Amino acid sequence: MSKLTIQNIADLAGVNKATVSRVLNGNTNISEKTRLKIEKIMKEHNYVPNSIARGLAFNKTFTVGFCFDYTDKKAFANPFFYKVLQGIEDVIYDNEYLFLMMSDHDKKGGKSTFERIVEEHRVDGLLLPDTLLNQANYDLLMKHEMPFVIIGEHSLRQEGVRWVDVDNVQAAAILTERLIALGHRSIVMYAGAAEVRRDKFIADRMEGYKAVMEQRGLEARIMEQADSLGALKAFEGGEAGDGGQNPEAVICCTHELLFEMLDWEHGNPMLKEISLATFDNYPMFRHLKHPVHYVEIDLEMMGKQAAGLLFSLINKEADPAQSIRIPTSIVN
Amino acid sequence: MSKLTIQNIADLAGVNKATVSRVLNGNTNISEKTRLKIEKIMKEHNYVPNSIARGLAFNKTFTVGFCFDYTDKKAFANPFFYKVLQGIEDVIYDNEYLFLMMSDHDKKGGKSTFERIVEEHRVDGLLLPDTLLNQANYDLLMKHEMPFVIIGEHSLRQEGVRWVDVDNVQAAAILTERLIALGHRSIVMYAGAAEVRRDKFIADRMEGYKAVMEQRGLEARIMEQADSLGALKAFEGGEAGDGGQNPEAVICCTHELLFEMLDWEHGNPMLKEISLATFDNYPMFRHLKHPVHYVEIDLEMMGKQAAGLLFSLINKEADPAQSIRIPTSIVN
DNA sequence: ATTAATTATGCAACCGGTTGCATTGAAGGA
DNA sequence: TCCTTCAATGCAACCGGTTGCATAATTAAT
Repeated sequence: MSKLTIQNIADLAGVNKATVSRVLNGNTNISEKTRLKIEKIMKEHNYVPNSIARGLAFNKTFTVGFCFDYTDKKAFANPFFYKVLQGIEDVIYDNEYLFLMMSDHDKKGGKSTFERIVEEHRVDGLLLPDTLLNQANYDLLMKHEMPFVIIGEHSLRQEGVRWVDVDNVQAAAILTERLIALGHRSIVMYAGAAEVRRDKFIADRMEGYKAVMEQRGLEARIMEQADSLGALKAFEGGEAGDGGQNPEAVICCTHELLFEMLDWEHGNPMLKEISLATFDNYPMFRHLKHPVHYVEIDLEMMGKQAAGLLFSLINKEADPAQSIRIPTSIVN
Repeated sequence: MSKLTIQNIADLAGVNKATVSRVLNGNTNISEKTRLKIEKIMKEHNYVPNSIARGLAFNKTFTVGFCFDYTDKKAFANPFFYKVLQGIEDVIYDNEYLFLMMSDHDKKGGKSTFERIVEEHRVDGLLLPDTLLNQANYDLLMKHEMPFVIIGEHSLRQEGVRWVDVDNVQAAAILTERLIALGHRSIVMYAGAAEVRRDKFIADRMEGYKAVMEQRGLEARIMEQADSLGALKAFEGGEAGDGGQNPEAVICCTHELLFEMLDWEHGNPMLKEISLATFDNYPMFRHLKHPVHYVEIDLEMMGKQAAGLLFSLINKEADPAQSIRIPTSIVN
């Protein structure tokens, strides 16, 4: 009973299945009478065309994918990430597409999920975090002419690489301005270990911070110790601040670094005198022992923009946007 | 170049495409020689069969879906939820399936996402939160013979309804035992507003709490005010505790309720003397102004069990498990 | 060496839609 | 009235696979 095909409908209406197909796709060369009859029958029998067959004929899947690193701490392990997904999902729904989500399990013997998705043409377009776009994946995407948009700025400036990201330079600048407005002059940035600082978004935050400090005639100081424990130790000794003094404020580049600070605070009550600031907005910040300043990053907007850009690529719109930068605003 | 079909491979190997298909599907009736030749050619040309065409022929999608309420605070808005998804994803990957995720946008004019997924047969099986299984959706699933598993215990005890959930009775019991072991005797449960308390998991937590209290000869007291503000007010006045006294510990049924408590704390420093406990483990708990006791809920396991159960339904295994309850353990 | 049994492969239909082209039928023009 | 034009519909091929059945090729048995 649930296996109604287009042929069944055609038989019931006494027409050829091609005619039914034309009704389904809004073809205009159909007489009013026939169309109404077919529509009535379809409705009566609650007919829904098989999406697989449709996909085969159209050579499309009407599905957009999101593939992320299985181990990517920035994606799912990030408690804010669902907001990006919400934004993506909204746009996908408006376009009457579906959302296929997967993590890129590495190939144990076979193909990786990423390879399978692209090679099997399981989606019409792909969203992926910057961490996932290496040269091999890029080549695969291009070979299969698969439209894609990167979530997070990518340093690979090759043809066809489009990304959507927060304006981290601006965010850091806003945050620094805010701390200055609060009367602070000795402001330090805690950027984490060396390998972390190679990330583009960290570099951008450092840049934004430095620019404002310089412009205001203040000394920019970035904690550059090899590992974070070392950083905290130096901080404890006063080396990170002005002339051996503790700084008045510390900007933590990630919430993990902020938590390190807070952990460390347990044994160093004097830290309570220092203003802390960071770039994410946990709803729980206001319950922290230590008040935190932060900028609001509109992740939902980021998802929306990324999905919107992807659709303009899928639909081969005349003039698709290039990469997009989302502005931020101060909240607290 | 990237549009290699089975026919191309057959031509290159000088065989019929049926033979290639048999090699693809591991059919044994193929001579060693022919198989090796075809496999070599497939590898050389990096041929990957079109999954859509395959799906049409098999009448399968090799995809499992997860559909959740768009507005469901318990799903995506829940910062723990990604762990469930991780668990699901792992099992799906092991089964060489794909994971289709969507929120159930309500029908504006057309069908809801849920209806589309089921009617178009876009997935071979569906996972969904208990909130999404109303009678209409149940009927639709049964009509289309779509296997499904509910995430979260469902009160609808109809045929074919299987769910996976945490053992909330046990979790509350463990938590209560813990507080008693800490020396507390006056322990109150904060269960939130009436409409919240109608949720099965809240009722279970109340039950587990009551059982232990009774068993230990202690008085179980549940804050039952119509709204949470009222509850806090009464609490403030001492009504919720023993004989007008403040309780020694409060078990908050959700993290939202815990946050309400913490918010309220600002104006009521005496709350600091009271132990707080709840059922979720934010990694950030340890940074809270107020220490919190909690049980560890293995959400990843929950996702794994749910997906595993779904696959045994999809594969029509002889004796699929009924609903599954995941045990919990105390952490702090 | 001949026939029977078995294995390997080809043929063609099928999954459920879409679409270019041919055909029918009705309306318009001379 | 006959011919042209165009809208409405049918026919059949196609999308890229799978599979039952028939046939060819090989092996085993007599």
